[in-house]
Amino acid sequence: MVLEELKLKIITALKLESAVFSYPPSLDLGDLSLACFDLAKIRKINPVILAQELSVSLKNNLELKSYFLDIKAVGPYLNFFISPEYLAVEIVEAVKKEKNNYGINKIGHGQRVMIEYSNGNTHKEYHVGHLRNISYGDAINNLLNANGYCSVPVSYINDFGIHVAKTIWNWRRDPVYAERPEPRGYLLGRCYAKASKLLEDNPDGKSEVTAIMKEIENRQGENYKFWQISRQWSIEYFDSIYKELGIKFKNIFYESEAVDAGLAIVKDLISQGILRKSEGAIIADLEKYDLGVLPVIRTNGTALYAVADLALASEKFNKYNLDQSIYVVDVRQSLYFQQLFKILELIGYNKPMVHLTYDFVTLPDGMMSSRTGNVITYQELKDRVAAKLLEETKKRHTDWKDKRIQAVVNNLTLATIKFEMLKVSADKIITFNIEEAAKFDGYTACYIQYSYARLKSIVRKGGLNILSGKLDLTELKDSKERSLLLKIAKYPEIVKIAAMKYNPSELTKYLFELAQLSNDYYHEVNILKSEMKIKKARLALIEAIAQVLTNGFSILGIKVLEEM
RNA sequence: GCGCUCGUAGCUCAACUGGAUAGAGUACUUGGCUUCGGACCAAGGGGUUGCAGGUUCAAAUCCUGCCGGGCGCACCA
Repeated sequence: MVLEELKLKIITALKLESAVFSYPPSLDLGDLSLACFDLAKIRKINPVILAQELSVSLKNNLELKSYFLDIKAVGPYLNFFISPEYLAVEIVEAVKKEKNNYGINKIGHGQRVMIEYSNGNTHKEYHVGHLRNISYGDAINNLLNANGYCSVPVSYINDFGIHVAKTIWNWRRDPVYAERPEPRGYLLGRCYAKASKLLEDNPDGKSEVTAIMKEIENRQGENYKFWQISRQWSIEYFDSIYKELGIKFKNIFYESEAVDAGLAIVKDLISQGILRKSEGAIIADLEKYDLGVLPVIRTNGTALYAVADLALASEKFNKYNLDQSIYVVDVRQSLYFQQLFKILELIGYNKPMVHLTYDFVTLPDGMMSSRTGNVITYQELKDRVAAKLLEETKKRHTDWKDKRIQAVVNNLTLATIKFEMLKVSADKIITFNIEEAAKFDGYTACYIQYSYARLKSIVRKGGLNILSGKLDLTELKDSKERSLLLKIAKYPEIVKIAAMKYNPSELTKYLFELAQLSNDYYHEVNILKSEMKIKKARLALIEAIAQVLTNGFSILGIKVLEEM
């Protein structure tokens, strides 16, 4: 919050209520900048002249003198050069003191926010689309916590749709699945993909599937029993994925447990006139809100997706005392969520509800869908990325034992996948090119991990005991050190912006830039061979960089590696 | 047809939501290991921000109209 304090001091000196600061395009121009356009408009003078006048008056301000080396007007901009000594001491000390808490703030005031993500379906594959969802959702969850919100991460699993009946139909007619060695939850996904293909142009199969679905909905018979067993396989499989990814949900909701309550709500809403019968089905007519029509109950009397969602929403609000509810779901369901939120609003839920959208993940050769069989599962993606990394890691460490190599590869694989999913803003389609992603050059998780590992290597060699005793941070005078200090100072702001914009890519970009600066510094300036006084200060700076990388990665759900 | 969304360097993406010379990565060309880990660093070329108008001190960003891609619009989720 060092920069925040400095900005406040400027605002006070100028006798303003608030002001929007920016950063000059080059450090030669200054460290911090105030554009004078708005202020000039209010005072009805030329912004260039205003900047000039303000620079003169601020330069004479005694209070500011100890914080700023210089204050210059450059055209309509008022540019501030922060005192290097002040910056070095304040920043490094702050990181050292706050450690894992450096960068967090309290703007959320402990508001309770529920965030729903991952949302796999039992009896279906967990694919790269889910991976984007869970990486994004978890990063937002961490960002909310870092900004002082009390977030409640949950997942909602659909275990009761027609897809379930399709999978069961195929599983029971083809013995091959029960014989395979892979986890059963994974096999159910393969079985579903096959079933979809087999059911195309297959009216007999379709009617068998309908019969199975009826049994499950009525909760009796052999297919229902098998549903209970196989559902558990999927749930266990999802749990293993969450564990692997290091993600913990406070609760997991299931459609099968929400349907009955949903039907009761539907009944109620019909009597309130919010829902009505039309063409044999039950619908919400939202034409007057420009939201079209949402079917809720089919002509044959069975429930559609919205029924469970209504029950789920009321359970969320009633049981968890929420201030806000966030759904992380594919952009293709935007209209649906507008409709759902409108119905909930009509019922009387007036707390903010947000549909956080993201676009889908495709392959270079076309659309992803389980129907066309062009789907890449989580497992497949992970294996292919890991294979590339294993090759590379083995090459570099011929003396390492398999177990050690495997541990590094596991970390880098998950880091790479999450980072790739987060570095592109959510409204862009990700074309997942495994060859490209597996190269690990440039803007990647591996680059940052590598930078971190090298910094830590220096610290290990530099001698931990050096850091005890007197430390004079004003020795950090190099221009690259200045850039690094300023970058570290900006971290808390990035954490805030990324959360406000629901955009973790702000953070991935920042961490990459910090790693770049640190690599540049590493090549230009020798730390261990410098004079003792300076060495101490530099080691302290390096520790601070490593700490920020650790904190940022942790928000992205990635663990740093001490060696790789 | 209506609605939403995207279009920026060969390719993949940024640009603090209207501000300073539109920036990174990758690919390509060139240079750097007796130096703290070369999965690294440095330098170079590469742009009419899809097109045409408009708004103003200032537009990749806002408004209008086109063009092109994607998605969604009653019983899938």
